[in-house]
Amino acid sequence: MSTTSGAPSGASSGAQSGAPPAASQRAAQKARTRRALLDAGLALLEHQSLSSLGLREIARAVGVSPTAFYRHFHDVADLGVALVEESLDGLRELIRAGLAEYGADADRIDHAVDALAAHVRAHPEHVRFLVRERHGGVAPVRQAIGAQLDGFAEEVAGVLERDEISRGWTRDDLRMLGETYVDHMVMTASAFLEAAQGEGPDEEHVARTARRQLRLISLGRRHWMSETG
Amino acid sequence: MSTTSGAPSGASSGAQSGAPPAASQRAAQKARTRRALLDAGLALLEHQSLSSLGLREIARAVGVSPTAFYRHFHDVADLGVALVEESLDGLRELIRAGLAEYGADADRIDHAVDALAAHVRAHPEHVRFLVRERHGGVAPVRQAIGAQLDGFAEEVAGVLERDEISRGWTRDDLRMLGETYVDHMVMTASAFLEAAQGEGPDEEHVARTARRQLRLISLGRRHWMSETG
DNA sequence: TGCTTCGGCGCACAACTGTTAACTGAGTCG
DNA sequence: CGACTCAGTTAACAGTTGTGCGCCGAAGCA
Repeated sequence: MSTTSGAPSGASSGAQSGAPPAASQRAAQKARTRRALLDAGLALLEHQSLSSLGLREIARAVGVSPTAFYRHFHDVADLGVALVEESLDGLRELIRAGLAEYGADADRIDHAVDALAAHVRAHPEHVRFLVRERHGGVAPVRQAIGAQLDGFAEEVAGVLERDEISRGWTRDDLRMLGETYVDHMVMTASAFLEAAQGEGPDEEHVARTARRQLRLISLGRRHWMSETG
Repeated sequence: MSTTSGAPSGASSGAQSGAPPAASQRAAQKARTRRALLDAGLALLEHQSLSSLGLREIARAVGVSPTAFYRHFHDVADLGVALVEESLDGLRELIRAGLAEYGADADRIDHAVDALAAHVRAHPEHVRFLVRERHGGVAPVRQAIGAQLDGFAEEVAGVLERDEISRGWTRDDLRMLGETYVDHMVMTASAFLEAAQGEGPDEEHVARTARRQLRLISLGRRHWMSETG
């Protein structure tokens, strides 16, 4: 209901386990085309933004007729929000795995920055899409990304709460700190991306700057109460 | 050469003083049309991004024939970079005026955030344009904004250098701090913008968060050397 | 005065866009 | 097996786009 018109309403075998295991071989083909559309769209978004991406353009890249597009998405914007979920799944995993340690110590900072750099290197198109459309011209996509990043901030705040340093912090202050970290992550991811394609400074410089910025924030975090309480 | 084809090569009266004072009355009309194109373009960019903005669309909004557009700009992208200069002039002024005090003390932080909020309230379209196209699909515009923001960071670093707290700071570290401030300014401006149009939290909440984030950075700044030296 | 400059216009062109409609044929199910 | 579902097709529609060509007429200049 949220993404496509005719969701693959599980008819035959009880498709309950996580990923689509086999499905009806018909739905499998449908899923394949859908994937192709998503991939083609993402690829085409390297040199333009979503609001200029045409329905026919995507269909042509996949090798299907324009009308076939409607079997999967109402809009190009609809395809966009589907890409949001997909693109952020990777980052969410990265946050949950290595960002419980996105806290204070130098080693953890180093590890977090490296993990982010690796992620950007592995999925450049996804990161580019998120950064570009976060403030882009398509409202639904923009709001979807915003909401997800908001969730990230909340999640990070929750993790930070379980830290000894956070003793006495307001829930509100923790939330503020979480937003700071998330914003910094996005900015850094964008910088890594630019580095990867020759624009701006090289990757090592970006990593250096990111590390020092995180150290700066950590320092402020450690001395927060002394001036506020 | 940088922006338009036929620059108004000063023929008649010595038009040397800053702004266009009178010009040849012909060039005046040309300038008026040019302004109209820029304004119309900026207005149209509220609900889309530059890479989807059409040449005819702008001309139609102004009430001019499409071919007239070429007398002023080669491309829509060309108009875009012109908008960059214009949009950033306002911010540059704001930085030089009130951001020499974008430093440490609570009063200065309050003032800086208020000034930024006022600027966003006064020029929403400019801010929206910058935030949206900073990572947008049009390379020349993206790079122009990036370069200008880079200049801002350098400038801020220069101001911070003249601060007593910065005694012993590496030039590199100051640059890092300047980038942090500029990034934060952009993020905050974007948040103010969203607040102004109903998306996201209200303006006062954004201001509160921004102030606390700046205080956090200031704290980290004050204790920087103790862990690094 | 007459000549030149040039911002803006109308027109035409080929290419492209989103969307509708009726149709095909392989996969699915009772 | 026969009925049905439905992902994908072709054809056509009314608009739209960027761009080139030749023209006009007011402003500028000698």
